[in-house]
Order: sequence, then C-alpha cells, then structure tokens
Amino acid sequence: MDETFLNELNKSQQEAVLFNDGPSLVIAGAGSGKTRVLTYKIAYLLSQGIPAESILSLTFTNKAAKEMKERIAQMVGWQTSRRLWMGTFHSTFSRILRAESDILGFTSQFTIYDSSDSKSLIKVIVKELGLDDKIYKANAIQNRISFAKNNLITAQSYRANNNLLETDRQSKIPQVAEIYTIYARRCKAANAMDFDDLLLFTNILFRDHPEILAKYKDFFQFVLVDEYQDTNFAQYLIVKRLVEDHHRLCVVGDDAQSIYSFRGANIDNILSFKTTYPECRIFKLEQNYRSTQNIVNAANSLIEKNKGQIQKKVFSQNAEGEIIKVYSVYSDYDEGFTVANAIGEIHAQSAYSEFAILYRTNSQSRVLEEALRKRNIPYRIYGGLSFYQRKEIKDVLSYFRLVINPYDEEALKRVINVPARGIGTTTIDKLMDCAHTQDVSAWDVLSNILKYNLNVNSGTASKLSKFRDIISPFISLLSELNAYELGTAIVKASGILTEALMDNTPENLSRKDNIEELLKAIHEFCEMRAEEDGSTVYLADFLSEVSLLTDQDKTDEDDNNRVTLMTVHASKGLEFKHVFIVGMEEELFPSARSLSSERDLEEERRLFYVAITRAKETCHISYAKSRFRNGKNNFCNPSRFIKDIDPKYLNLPQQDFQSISNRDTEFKSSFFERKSSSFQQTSMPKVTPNSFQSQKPLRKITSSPDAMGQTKEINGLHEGALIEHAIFGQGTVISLSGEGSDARAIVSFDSVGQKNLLLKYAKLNIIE
DNA sequence: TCTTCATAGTTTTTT
DNA sequence: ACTATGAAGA
Repeated sequence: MDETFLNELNKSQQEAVLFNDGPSLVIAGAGSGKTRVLTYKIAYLLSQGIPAESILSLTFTNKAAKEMKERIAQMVGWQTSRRLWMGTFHSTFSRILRAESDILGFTSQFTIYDSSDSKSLIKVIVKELGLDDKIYKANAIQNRISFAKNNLITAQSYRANNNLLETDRQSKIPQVAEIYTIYARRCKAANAMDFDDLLLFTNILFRDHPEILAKYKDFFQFVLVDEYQDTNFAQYLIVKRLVEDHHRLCVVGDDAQSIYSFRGANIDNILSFKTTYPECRIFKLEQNYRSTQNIVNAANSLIEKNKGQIQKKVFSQNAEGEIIKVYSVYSDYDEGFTVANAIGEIHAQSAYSEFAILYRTNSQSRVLEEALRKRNIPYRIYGGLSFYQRKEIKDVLSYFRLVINPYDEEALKRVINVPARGIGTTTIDKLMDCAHTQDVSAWDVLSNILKYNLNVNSGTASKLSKFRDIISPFISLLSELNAYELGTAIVKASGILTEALMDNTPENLSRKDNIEELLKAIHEFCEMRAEEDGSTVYLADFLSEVSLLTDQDKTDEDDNNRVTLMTVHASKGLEFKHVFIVGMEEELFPSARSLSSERDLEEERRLFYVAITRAKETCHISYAKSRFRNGKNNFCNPSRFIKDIDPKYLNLPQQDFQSISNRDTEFKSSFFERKSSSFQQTSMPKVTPNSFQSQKPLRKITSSPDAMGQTKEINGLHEGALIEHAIFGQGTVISLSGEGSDARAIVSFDSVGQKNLLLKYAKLNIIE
C-alpha cells in the first residue's frame, strides 16, 4: 500500500504515527494536527495488514467519529473504512452492551434514559421516601449518583462506603444511598440504563465475565482514544481492561484543554498515563498549524498561569497576525451590536461560515441572535435545547420507546396522557404504586388491571385499557415493519398529530413540522442504510442511534454560509478564521461557581484557552459593564483572565465606552436608562435620526394612576396602539392592566395571535 | 381531571 | 425570562 502520505507529516507527527509496538501518549497542543495523526495512524495500521474491524477508535462526539471515518475513507476506500469501530465511548459500548445484555439482566432492547428521564425518576423517589425536595434537590442527587457511577461505585458499594455516607451526612442529605439503591432498582426494572450506566455496566460486564472480556480483548487488536484528557475513571478502566494483554493503545490529548471535570473527567488519566503504562512512549506535537503567532503566544501566556501542566512549548510559524482586540461595551445589547458590526466589517473579506461567536453559557445566545438578525447576518446556533429535547419530539420518541420496551416507565408516564385521555396524576400515581408494591411493571398492571387489583373505577380502567390497546398491537410489528413504516403508524395511532392539527396556532404548526421532520429523518436513515449495505432499519435501530445523538452531531443543512454561535465547550476541536469570545466578565467567565476553588478556576482558564485557540486569524474579546441575568440587570467587572494574557498581545480599549463613542450621540442619553426598548434601537444597524423618531422608544415604566378610566395609558402605551415586539413583530394593544412592575398588556400580534405581556420585560416599540 | 393563573426558584458547561 | 410547581376554578 502507498505510504507516501507520511510525507505530509512533520517529524514528530511521523514518529507518533509510526510507533505502534506499545502504548503511546500523544500530547497534542491546540491546532497541532492531532486528527491528522489519528487518521494517518489508522491508515498506516490498515496498510500494515491489521483488519479494520479489529481497530477501535473512541472519540468525544459522534460527529468527530463520522468525520474521521470519512477522511480515512478517502485514503483507504469506503469498503475498508466502514468496518472500523469508531464512535463515542457511550455509543460503542452501548452496542456491546446490547449484544451482551442478557448476562446483565437486561434485554437487548434496553432504553437509554437521558438526564431528564433520570431526573424525573429521582424526583419521584424523593417524593416516595417522603423527603423534602428542597433539601434533596434532583440535580444534586443526580450529581452524586453520577459521580459514584463514574467511579464505579454501585449502590451496594455506596451503602458500604463510610466516606460517602459521611459526606452525605455533612451535606444534610444522608439518604442519598437509599435513593441511589431504589433508583438503580427502578432502572433495572424498567430495562433502562442512564448515560453513566453505559460505562458502569461495561465495566461490570468485563469485571465479572472474563470470558466476555477475553472475547473483546482478542477482537480489538488496537485501541485509540481521542481527547483522552476528558475521560473519566470508568472510561479509563474500560480501556485498560481491553488492552491489558497487548498494550496496543494510543491515546491523544492535551491536558491544557481538559474542560469536562464537572462530568467526571479526570485529568489524572492523562497526567499519570506513564504510571499505568510504564513502557509507554510519549510524543509531543508542539507546532500549531492553525493560528497566527500572536494568537498562539497570547494563549500560551494565559495558560502559563495554571500550575501542574505537562511541559510543552506550543509555537506557530504562521504569520504573526493581528493582536487580540478587546472591546469594552456598556451592556449585553451593546455587545451584540458591537460584535454584529465587527462581523459586518470583516465580512467584506471572509464568508460568514468563517466566524464563530463563543460564550460561556447558552443563555447568552439570545441577545447575540437578535443583534445578528437585525443586521441580516445569517447564523446558526448549536446547543440550547436540541431538536431531540423538544417536547413533541420527546413525546413521539417516548411512544417509540414504549413499543420497543414496554417496561420503560419514564416513557409510559410521559405519554399515557398525551394527548389528554382523562388519565390524571392520581390515576398515574395509583398505577405506579400498584406496580411497585407488587414488584411488577406498570405495563404488567395495565395488561391485567383486574389481576393486580388496581384501585380505579371502571371508567378509568377502560381509559387505561384503551391506552394499552394503542401500544400493544405495534409490539408484534417491531420486526415486521421498517422504522419509517412503524414510526408513521405509531404517530398516527397515538393521536399526537391530530391534536397538534386542531388549531393552527404557530406553536402547533411548528410542533407538527417538527414531528414531520422527525419522520423524515427516520425515512432518510432507512434509505441511507439501505444504500450502504442493503439492510433494513427497524425502529429499535433508529432509537438506539438517536438516544446518543447530540446537537454537535447534527448533519449540516443546505445553507452553510452562516456565523456559528456556540458555547466554548461545544467549540472544542473546531476552528474558525475569526473568533469572538463574548461575556468575558467576572462571575460569568470564570463562572461564579468556580471562584471558590483554585482547581475549578484553572479549568475555567483552560476553557478560555480553548476558546482563544479556536481562532485561525483574528480573535476578539468583549466584556460588558452590565448584563441582564436572571431577570435582573447586573453590573459586571472585566474577567481576571484578560489580565492573565500578556498585554503585548492585546489591543485594549483606550477608555471605557470607546465602542459606543463612535455611535450616534443621540443614543447616549438612553444608555443609563436601561429600558430595553432604547437598546433595541441601539442595536439596529444604520438607524437614521428620522427612523428613530418615527418609533419612539418606550420610556421607563412608572406606575400610572390606576384611575377608574377605561382607557388606561401606561408609558405612552394606550389601548389600540400599534406596537412592534422584537420577536412577535407588529401587533395591536388590546388592553392594559396592572401598574408599576406588574403592568401588563394584552397584545394581538399579526403573526402569533394574542399574548399577555409583562411590560417590565416586553420590548415594545410604539409605532403609532 | 383539566386548565389557568400565580409564585418561586433558577442558569455552567454535556455524553 | 423561563420553567416548574401549586392553588383555584371549570
């Protein structure tokens, strides 16, 4: 096989690719061609005669796996490439768990609970135990359980672990162990695993069944792990077990980019790789091919402030480039405006797809979106609630889940009364209670209400039976019809679409669209498979694929020339010509939660490092003096991290308010009166004084005397007024009520119908 | 049992 | 500003 591709690598990359006789650790600085090393290494292994199906590569996202597979396909052909095992830990081992499920007491059709499923289960258990849900917060419990599972502590070992019990006692939540026990029992009864279980049960499988481990050890002749700095203990141990005989392992990562410790990632995995595999070779990729020298140097000067990194010197031989521009802006609105403006200017030379706006939290996207929309800049948001998290989609998927696995209690609870069938919470509670006390599943009770003595009247009983009769006929069709046929039939029978069709409010229309889009996606998935290898996709196949998909994995749409908006976390592994990092303020970035611990602060700093190193040519940083958060306007200070960067790489603002000084002076007076409408004006591109006057901004809301007069007037708003809302567009004020911060208006919008708006928040411009 | 309204709590990041 | 929960009314 042709090996000339090796010439496309630099010295250290080549060494890393060619060494395959033992474990290796590749420390890959940002932008140093890490993916290139991985793909070339796999191509090289294939050229050495290792069969594709015996190479296992574990990536951080499904998308990364897909892309890598495609790149390898270009080198060695699709026929070979598609036989490679490539995917996330979760998707790879869920496949193996489905194959080996029997021995663990699950069926191969087990459901994967997402975090909202497990949270709701936790809530139920807390309630059943009669605990106070203010003290036993679902999130906190979930974290505790997740932490335990990531460290391979089962419920049983949790109960026996005095350290954990003591910690819980000190945190005034001594009953976590009980909750965990019941939680695990319920999951098992529901034939369900949560995300952490996928790793936990893989470990249990390998630990307790040496013959099965032996099979996979033998099968996977070479294991590669990408983003190794973000693996947790459970993942570390799976890998360790798989390669314990041959040690043919290559892990790639960058300790400076470890940003997932909140999810249990353990930076020690990479730092102590040498201890685990003493004979390992370590390769360092230090030349950055992505960014300009200034960006690399700025990032280096930042990350130097962290202690305990692996020694390395990332450098760039690219152009020196521009230094990082820092913007001081007045508010979050102003920030949106400033960023949109800057993008507009640079756009003369770069396509929109070359830009990214990165932020610490998803909630920051709103204002930015608005500013971009006003400027007609196309954008795409990653993250936030993904398609598969939307209510109607989750409902439909829950119907699918229930048909595939009728024991799936969370799915059952979710859809038993969607659309409304007169089965309320009391009935559901009775049903669950009945099932749990007799140690059977809710589905068993539904299947034989009399036998289990469910205490409901005959009317309710018949409603329940009716629901069961919607689901059960499909169970026998699971391997008869393909995913699309069965999915369509279930949606039809569920009555979910007919409900959405009832009236044509925009919400319902969008629900209908979403459900149709889901069916379309299933259809495409079926066709793709058929083309690929002629196999039939059943509903269960689709579902197992989809439960581990995230936003990152979304296939690109037709129009790709858009600005990307995403969290810094989501940007890991990506690169853009121009990067805007917004919201660089204390308590936001670094987040308020990280301030108390040096360890967390260092992780935040690494996060900032990741953000900066996404940039190829220019990097922009902004911080606002005030920001609207949690329904309130807060004053903020610039992030300490800005000071961590050597100032010679920064173009700092000459003075505060610099960014607004070149703006129409008329607006200045309104900056201090933060009633959003005036800011709306400032974020509009090219507002002429004329157009400004034609829409007078709503002034600060003061309480107007609520005299008995029918026609009220609040802040220049009167009934019948024509107004414009940032999101809903134009509409007419139907009525006004309340006063002060409670002032409300009912507005009839042309696009979305009537809305009851709280004037304190609503951004209204009076047109007439 | 369902719908509507009011209130309280809340936002870190995600497989 | 948004959701989740609870109370009251239908």
